[in-house]
Amino acid sequence: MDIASVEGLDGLSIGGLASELKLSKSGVFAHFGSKEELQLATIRAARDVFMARVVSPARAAPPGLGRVWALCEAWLAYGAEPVFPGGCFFFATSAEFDARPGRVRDALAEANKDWVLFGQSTIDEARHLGEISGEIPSAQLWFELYALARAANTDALLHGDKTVFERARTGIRNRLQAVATDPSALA
Amino acid sequence: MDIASVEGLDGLSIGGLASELKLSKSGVFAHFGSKEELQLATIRAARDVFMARVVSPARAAPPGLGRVWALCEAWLAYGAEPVFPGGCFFFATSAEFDARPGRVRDALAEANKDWVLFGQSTIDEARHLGEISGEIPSAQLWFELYALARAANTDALLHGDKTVFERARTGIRNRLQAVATDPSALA
DNA sequence: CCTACCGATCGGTAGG
DNA sequence: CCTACCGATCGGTAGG
Repeated sequence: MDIASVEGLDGLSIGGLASELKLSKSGVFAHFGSKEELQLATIRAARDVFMARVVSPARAAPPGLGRVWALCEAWLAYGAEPVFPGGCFFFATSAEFDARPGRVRDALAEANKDWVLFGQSTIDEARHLGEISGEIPSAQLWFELYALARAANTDALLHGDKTVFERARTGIRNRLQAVATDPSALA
Repeated sequence: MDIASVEGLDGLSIGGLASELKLSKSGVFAHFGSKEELQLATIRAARDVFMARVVSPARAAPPGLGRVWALCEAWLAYGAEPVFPGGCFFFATSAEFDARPGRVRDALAEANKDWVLFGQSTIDEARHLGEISGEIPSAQLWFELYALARAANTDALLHGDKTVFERARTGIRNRLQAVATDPSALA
């Protein structure tokens, strides 16, 4: 996961992995069966990390606007920490494979879909609890919030400037306050 | 540029390029001198395309909120068309190199910086013309607008769904109307 | 611009 | 899990 976040899932070579693990190349190869299976296994492992670092902390917060906010905060912390040396694993690898059809892209697309649906569901909860007013669709609002978080990830890496995470946080807070029935809840 | 937008600047190989151009590998090599120089030349060429497709059309619009809007529209059209088969050239290659120090990353960071400063300058113009109210810094507002456009680029490619560009357009329009002194100007 | 070549590395296989 | 090997491809060079 660390290698792939920096060098990409194609840059993750079986031989390179073997020498880092002090195993033979064919020994590592036998564990996966093909490079594509290694890539898919890496994606599965990264989903587990993402669940533990981002989704689970947000689920610990009570449903409502606070959980939406907790989810965004957890994502920003995950991007800024950084959990992976190349920033968000899914950002790096999705940009690599988004125009290359195959099982790797399909796995990344499915992971992204699950994430987006979870984000939307936290917004739906907040709406049903009466904490969000206005007619903006949950899909639209989540797209906007997640867009700000992702933008901070690249900008921070490309310019070596972590302050952009604060910029994303500001944008997300402003956006949520604009739709909140009680804006002071996010102050 | 087309190859790099899909396979990345590392996936752009001298031998592959030679066979596509029906030249010898060393013939292509001699034109650039190194793979890194090929990558840098590709970035320079992509900057020219980006200028012609995105920046120049926006400059044709009169300064003010209309130019900010025209710039966002031009970017969305550039991403959706698509000008490159792998979506925005700079999105794909910046995600590839953002965690890999060197001249390639430096060139991409500089291109991004120029782009961000130009975007901010269109917002400054609109503010000085009295078309933007409120105290939001230009850097913050441009970060938010550009974040929405970039998010649409990946989502469209990853899920083969171009409707996300409309989602980005909606988000950008809403954001600009929220700060416009005359919101009807963007209706 | 070319042919011919270099050492290194790639994913993958044979056989144990 | 290993050694030893395969053909293909990589960036780059020698020499013209």
